[in-house]
Amino acid sequence: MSTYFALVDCNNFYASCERSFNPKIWNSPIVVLSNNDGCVIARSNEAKTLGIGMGTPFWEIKSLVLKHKIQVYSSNYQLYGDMSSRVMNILQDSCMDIEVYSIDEAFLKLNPFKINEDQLMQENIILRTNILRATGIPVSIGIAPTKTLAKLANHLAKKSTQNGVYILEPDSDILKDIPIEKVWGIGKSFQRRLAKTGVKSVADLTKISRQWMASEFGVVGVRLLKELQGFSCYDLETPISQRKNIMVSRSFSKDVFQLSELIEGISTYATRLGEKLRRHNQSTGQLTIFLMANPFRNLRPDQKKYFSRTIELPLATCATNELISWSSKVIRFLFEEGTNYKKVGILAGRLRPSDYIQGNLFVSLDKEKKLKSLMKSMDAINTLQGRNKVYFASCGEKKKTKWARKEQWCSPRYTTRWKDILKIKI
DNA sequence: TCTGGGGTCCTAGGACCC
DNA sequence: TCTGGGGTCCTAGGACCC
Repeated sequence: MSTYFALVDCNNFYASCERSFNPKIWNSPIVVLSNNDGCVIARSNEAKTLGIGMGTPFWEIKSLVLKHKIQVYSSNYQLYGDMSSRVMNILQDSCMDIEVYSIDEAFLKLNPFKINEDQLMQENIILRTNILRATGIPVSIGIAPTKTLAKLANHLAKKSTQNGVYILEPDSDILKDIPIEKVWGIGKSFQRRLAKTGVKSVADLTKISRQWMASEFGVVGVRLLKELQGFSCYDLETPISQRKNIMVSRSFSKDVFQLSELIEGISTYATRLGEKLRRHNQSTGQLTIFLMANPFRNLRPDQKKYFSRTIELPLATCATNELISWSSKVIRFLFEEGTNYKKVGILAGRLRPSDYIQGNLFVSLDKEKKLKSLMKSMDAINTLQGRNKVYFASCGEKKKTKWARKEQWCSPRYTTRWKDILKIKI
């Protein structure tokens, strides 16, 4: 056998995490909501059967919730993050070459010399059983010669197997039955353009010429085609490759018209950004601030929906007060009277380790040292006493309620907070 | 009334350089 | 009046992902 990739994907991950600690809802339909309890971002199979789509606004399904006694949860990222690392640890024990691709999936690179197909199947069925027993999370495993095919194999494992494992070969007949939009890398726009030329199934797509793909879809298209034909273009990505950007952004629960409110918002997110940067021991040399108008309002045709500005910082920083001061300056610049703003965000680029900061002739480093110790104290207090115990005044007085996210139906932090630990009555 | 957040990669086009 | 060719670097915006 040549090299094979396996994609291990947790089924309905957030819903499965909720279920894992709560036997009462093992057979109930479950939905998990996005930030601010805005829309559905995870569904159990029972909820999918009821026709609830990914991303459906919550208010659209309120009557369904009552009718079918759907269990509703706000997202509990502490719980999901911890459950994720438990699953990933088990995978790491079983395979040296692993790429944790997202909170609920990982690619494994399988040893090419070891085994035949039957053994491969058996080993992975066992892996799946182990994960289920140790965490309560059901997973599906797709195996194929390339990452893109492994993704497809995973889709097949979920859809059409009992044991949750599927091995897919590039010449398989089943590719005729898979629509192109199931392919990793083909979104709405690519799908529409391909459909126009009569390409509907994955098998259709694999027959297209590389030249045509190159002219229509560029290098991205060609790589996608090769991967589907069984020629690997994407290897595992190691964790050494650092993140390039860190972002904090939120939608408002109501439209915002006032500059002062936007400044409170951006100050709050700049505070979060500072905390994130310091947690990763990184500083940023470049900030992008963006504002978005409410896309669900009727905008004039000439009205812009997206406003952004990128600035270079004279000295890389992770200090909250500097992030606030730069970002409010930019917000003042971007603000236009009479626009319904719905979302604001701040993106930190040019990340670098905090202990390596390039000096600048015109900026004093002493100030930076003082700031560092101030931030250290603030973080210490807020970790010990709870978030927002101390904060900058520009975030606004009522910040605790106003900019904090809505989470009406959050389950306990079963695994990360002592007082939430599961109690069992005997 | 209520519509998520956080990422990556690629390309086109402009500014600038020799 | 004529006005090159080859680069790099940057940003905005579009596409995709979970």
